[in-house]
Amino acid sequence: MTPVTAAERSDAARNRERLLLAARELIEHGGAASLTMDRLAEHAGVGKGTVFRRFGSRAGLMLTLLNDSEAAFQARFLFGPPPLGPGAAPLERLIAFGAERIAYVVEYGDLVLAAGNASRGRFEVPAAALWNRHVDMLLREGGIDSPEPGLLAGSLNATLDPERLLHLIREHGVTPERLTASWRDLVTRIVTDA
Amino acid sequence: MTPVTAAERSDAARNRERLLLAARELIEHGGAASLTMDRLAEHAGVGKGTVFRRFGSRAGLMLTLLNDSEAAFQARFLFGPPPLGPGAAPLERLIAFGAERIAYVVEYGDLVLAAGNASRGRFEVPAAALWNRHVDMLLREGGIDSPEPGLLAGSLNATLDPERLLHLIREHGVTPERLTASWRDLVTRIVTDA
DNA sequence: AATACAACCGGACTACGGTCCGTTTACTCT
DNA sequence: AGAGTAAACGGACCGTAGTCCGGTTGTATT
Repeated sequence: MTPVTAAERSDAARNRERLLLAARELIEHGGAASLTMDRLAEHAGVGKGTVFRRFGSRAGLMLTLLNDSEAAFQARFLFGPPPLGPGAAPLERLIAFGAERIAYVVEYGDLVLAAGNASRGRFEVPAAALWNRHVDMLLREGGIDSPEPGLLAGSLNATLDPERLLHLIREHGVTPERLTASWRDLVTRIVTDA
Repeated sequence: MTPVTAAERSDAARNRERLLLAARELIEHGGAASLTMDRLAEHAGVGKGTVFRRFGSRAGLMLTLLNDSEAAFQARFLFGPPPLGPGAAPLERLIAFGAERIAYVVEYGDLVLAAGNASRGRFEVPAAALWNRHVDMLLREGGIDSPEPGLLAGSLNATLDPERLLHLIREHGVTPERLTASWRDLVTRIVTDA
């Protein structure tokens, strides 16, 4: 039976697996920064053109690598147990959301950074739009009286920018705990206002 | 009379002037994106090495180009007339600060963007530290009761990230006025809380 | 004026991300 | 099985930021 969308050719599938495997190996070995597209191609035993056709760009590759954990994160705040998932009060969910994002950034640091350096900005990423809608929804549920909750949600998310968070942690010795506390402080002020 | 710090050699001074002039010309002609270090060197009639010794990096060059307007901005919020400068209520000054930053980003868009892509992040910039201290001070003056006003100030400044603002304006058609209103909304909620 | 030296100069060189296009290969249809 | 075709392949090629080092030049000293 022929699929509606053309099936992936077998050599393409094989090369994709090879590339992902090689990428994880290289990153495990020398960190995300050491992964260059040339090295990846060579290590995977494919041509460079193949790498770019598969992933579009270096950032696209990183995004693919993060896909699983990102999907898991999304599932947790969309469908998971409270306080992150539905069931808890909006403010509680907001606090948990930030705390989880911070933990996520800490865990996948370099990868997230490399994924952020996309050619066309780090705001086009579908995930970013989802986070915005989520925070937006929580704000509305929290009953805030803002002219533009969408923009406010975007501002709050900007606060969690990975590059900024990692900079504070790595260069200024700020602990993730303090960042989480600061996030709690921020969103609490906003939601408990009106 | 010999200066305390070694004086700049005359050829160095002459080349710096040439480079800044050439850079402004190139930008005027084709926008900041069209300014490559090779073209700049050629257009200024100097070697490429000279460009990098002078400015360190492309971002450093952009920073130098922005230096005057940045200094003017700083002077305005440090010493200028209210509501941006001293004399107005902290909340008023905070609102004005964001509004001016947004206007600044709109005016110097491409340049600010290019300056932000510094090798070691866009947070090391001395100006950023100054903005943080300024917002921090205004928050304290506003009498907020936060465990870490410094981190809160950093979060607020993250909200004004040029890349984000320009993305909203250029790709999503958000007007600077709406951004300003959103900033006012945000800081008002934070300051009028406690 | 000659000398010495530190600073500066220039452009060849490297590493990297990304593109292009002629060639090869897996699937499909008869 | 054999032919036809669209897709995938690979690596030469390009533009760019940034580095390096042998040669040059301005400046202070005597």
